[in-house]
Amino acid sequence: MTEKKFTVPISKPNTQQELLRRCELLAGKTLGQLASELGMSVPENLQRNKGWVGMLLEAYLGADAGNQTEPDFTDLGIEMKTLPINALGQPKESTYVCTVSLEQTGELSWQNSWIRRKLANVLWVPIEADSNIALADRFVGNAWLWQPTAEQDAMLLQDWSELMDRIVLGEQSEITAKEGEYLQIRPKAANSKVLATGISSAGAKQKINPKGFYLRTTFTRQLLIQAQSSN
DNA sequence: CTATGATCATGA
DNA sequence: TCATGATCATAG
Repeated sequence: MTEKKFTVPISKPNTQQELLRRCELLAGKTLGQLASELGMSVPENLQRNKGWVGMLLEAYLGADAGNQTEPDFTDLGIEMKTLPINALGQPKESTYVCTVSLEQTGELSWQNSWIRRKLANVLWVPIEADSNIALADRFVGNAWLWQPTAEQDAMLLQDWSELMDRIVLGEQSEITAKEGEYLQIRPKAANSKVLATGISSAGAKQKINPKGFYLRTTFTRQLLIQAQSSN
């Protein structure tokens, strides 16, 4: 069977308004309903389909970037992120943003950084994620478009600067998830045995475990509150 | 391998 | 209980 598991029946939105209109259409629907509309089946659970919800929403909204190093909606410059919400109405998991570059030139600016560009314009889509609710019965909430406030940008810059200092010094392999108040660095790979070439503190090439940038829930929780209060 | 999409599962 | 470190699927 070479049946395509994933189809994209919806074309990409041409304007931001069109994208937001589609968000209104999916708010209040369950993941099961969305999957049904797309002709997709809902997996038993997410254990072996961890990115399923994100892929479903991207398909429904017409994201077109695939796995490129680009925002999901390339023309609009908008990145989509699902935000899993627990029973308390708060973000359940940290949010993966992007991979940490392994080799550094030492002259990176926050403004031009990969992570800053990814977070410049984000469409947050809250999704029920309480494990007591069957996957197909989980509701999609009201999505909103977010651009970092000067204050939020400064918060992220603070963490990023400290983390990048360590990376430039060749200490990337020593960074743990405990560092960073809002932005952290954690392993990001198929498994802990995956090795890539990085730079050691001695300046030599060294095999290290790939890592990625993640937003802590303490940060996304603030975004959620901000969005709810502006309704 | 690296990128995308993330959540799982266990130790503290 | 919950964050850290580990892991799963897929495309190129």
